[in-house]
Amino acid sequence: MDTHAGRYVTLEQVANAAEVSLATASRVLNGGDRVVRAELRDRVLAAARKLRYVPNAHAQALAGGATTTVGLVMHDVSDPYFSSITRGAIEVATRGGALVMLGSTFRSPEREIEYVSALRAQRARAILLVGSGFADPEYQRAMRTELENYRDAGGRYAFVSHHDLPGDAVLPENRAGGAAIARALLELGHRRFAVASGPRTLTTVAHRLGGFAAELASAGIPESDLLVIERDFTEDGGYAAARELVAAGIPATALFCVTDVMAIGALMALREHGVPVPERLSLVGFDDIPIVRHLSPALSTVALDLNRMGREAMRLVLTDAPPGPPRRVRIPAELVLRESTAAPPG
Amino acid sequence: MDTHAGRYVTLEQVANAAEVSLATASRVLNGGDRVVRAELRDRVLAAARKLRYVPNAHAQALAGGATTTVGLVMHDVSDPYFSSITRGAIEVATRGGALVMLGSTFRSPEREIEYVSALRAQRARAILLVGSGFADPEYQRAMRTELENYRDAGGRYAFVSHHDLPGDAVLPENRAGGAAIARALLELGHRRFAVASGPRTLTTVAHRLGGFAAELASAGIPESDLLVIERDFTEDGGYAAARELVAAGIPATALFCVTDVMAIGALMALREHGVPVPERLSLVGFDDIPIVRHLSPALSTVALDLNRMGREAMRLVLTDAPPGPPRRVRIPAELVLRESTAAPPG
DNA sequence: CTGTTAGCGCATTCAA
DNA sequence: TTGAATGCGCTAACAG
Repeated sequence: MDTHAGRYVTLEQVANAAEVSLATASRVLNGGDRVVRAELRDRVLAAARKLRYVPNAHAQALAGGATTTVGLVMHDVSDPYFSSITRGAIEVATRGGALVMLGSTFRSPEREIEYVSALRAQRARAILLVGSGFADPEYQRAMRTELENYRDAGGRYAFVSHHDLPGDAVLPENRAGGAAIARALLELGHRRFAVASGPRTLTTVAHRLGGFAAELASAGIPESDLLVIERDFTEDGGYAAARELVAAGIPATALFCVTDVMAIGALMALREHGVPVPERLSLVGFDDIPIVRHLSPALSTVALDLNRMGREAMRLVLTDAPPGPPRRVRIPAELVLRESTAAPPG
Repeated sequence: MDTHAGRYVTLEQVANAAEVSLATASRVLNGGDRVVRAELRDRVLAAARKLRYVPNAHAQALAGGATTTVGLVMHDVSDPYFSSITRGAIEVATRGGALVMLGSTFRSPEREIEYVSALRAQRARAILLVGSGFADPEYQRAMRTELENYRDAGGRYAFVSHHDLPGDAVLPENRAGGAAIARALLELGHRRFAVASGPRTLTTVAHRLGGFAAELASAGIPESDLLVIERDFTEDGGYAAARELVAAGIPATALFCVTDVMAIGALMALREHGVPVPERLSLVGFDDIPIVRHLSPALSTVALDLNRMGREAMRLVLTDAPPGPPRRVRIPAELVLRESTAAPPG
């Protein structure tokens, strides 16, 4: 497939029609505030409009002009967590005159690296890596060199969530959020806990779970007493985890799901098995994606300003980096107690 | 901001390192299955790897090579309706080796046209316009010429949902879906209906509402008896519509919301005002976005295979167009009765 | 203020 | 099979 480039109207054609030089046409059409006499300017503008001229972004990029694309790489656009972040990112990108290229990796490390490479080929002005990275050392190494190359060539990038890689980042307070949940549950009187977890190799999972367990430990409940059920980081994973919990006779009075999406799956399984929430089992999620307030019972969770995360990340990357260590923008995690939590039965 | 192009490794550098000509390096690296002796081929490959060569997509495009970006323009990525479609589209784009550029217009006609123009500047291989167009004649005219220019230059485009513009399209059976809802409600015994509608200038709204009203009419209920409350095409819009319905004393036993997202807002308002669903008022949505089955009461709605819509649209546009009239892919609308509908009170 | 010119990195003729 | 040369459309010196 070709670019069918020849059939587009070129600057040169516009210049000819306006009877000015190529350079002049360039100045008025794509040159920002370059100085051109009003008369010529009008002629060029008229010709461009008449011919429906659209600049060739590739030629502009190649000739050393601006590149206006920024890349966004994430696990799954259709996950509300990511789509909310994406929305924020697009908002500020648009305001900054940038176009967003979106990659959905469906949690494949290879695909993530491929996307970064493709974005590099596009000479994207910046890349946002959204969602936690993978613990796999092979991935770490590959991604690190990919990003180093990109940065060495002048590209800017930032992370949303932890990546164990150097670079600016927007970091939700996962650990504190996990701890806050533990504290709230303890205060309600809970003593036996279960966790529906994603793969612990994901840093996000590790941090949320870590904060939760640490807080319990400091209240005298050892990590060994904690029933951690590890499943996919998805709604189905939450469903499976809850089923397993039920199968085990529900040896807990509270279930912490490391994401709202998992909590939704868990809630479905619990409902199917007739387990009353919160009467028999308190349920807590994490993220506060838009819909969970509409569930019933409305889900208790830890709120993250997802939109803001996207905005901040895009800002980080569209803005000049000050010298010094990588910048980090902390996103506060705020506990929101709704209907799915209560005192333990009995 | 510049492309920092000079700092990228170029094909020429690879060729020099491999001690072959530029042309040969091009052939092995980006030339598909061009014939090159194994020895030279290996030398080039080794040099490229060593130098971490990444082709410059802009240069490739400019030189007449392939353009691998496809554009996706929609109202709002964070709306589950669109993000589900997006996911499907990205899936097949990725399989086809294409990169997706995403534009979120937030329902601004101007922005939609700007995006198409930007995509044209990018020489995007194809453009998908997702979500219904605007009735505004000024917009229609502008978009039509924008698309004509794009197509004349060899670009391909398709619509998801109606646009009143010529071109291939993936069309959900909105009218039939609306009619199916009316039929089901009539069968349950309902006779007094309200609709929470988005702007009727949106063709999607017009069709869903039209199918609904026509079916009622053929059952002897004139359109003038139908209470249509027109608000934003959003959750807030649904909320506002339901509040108004409550303020009016709920002169109906069934409420049809033209989208699930609006139904979610409506449900929230009804809950706040203590209106039992479905006992006092039956509620029906449209789309079957993933979450509505988790609401309580679980929402009755019309299911559309959103993912498939995205996939089909991308396929339409990545595939060679057969001669003849525009292609249309019909997406069946299937009524799903869940808990939010019941016989009218009394 | 305006026009001329030289590349940007690559695919592709055309010769060899 | 390989190499040398041309041009894609545009921007950025540079000269006028």
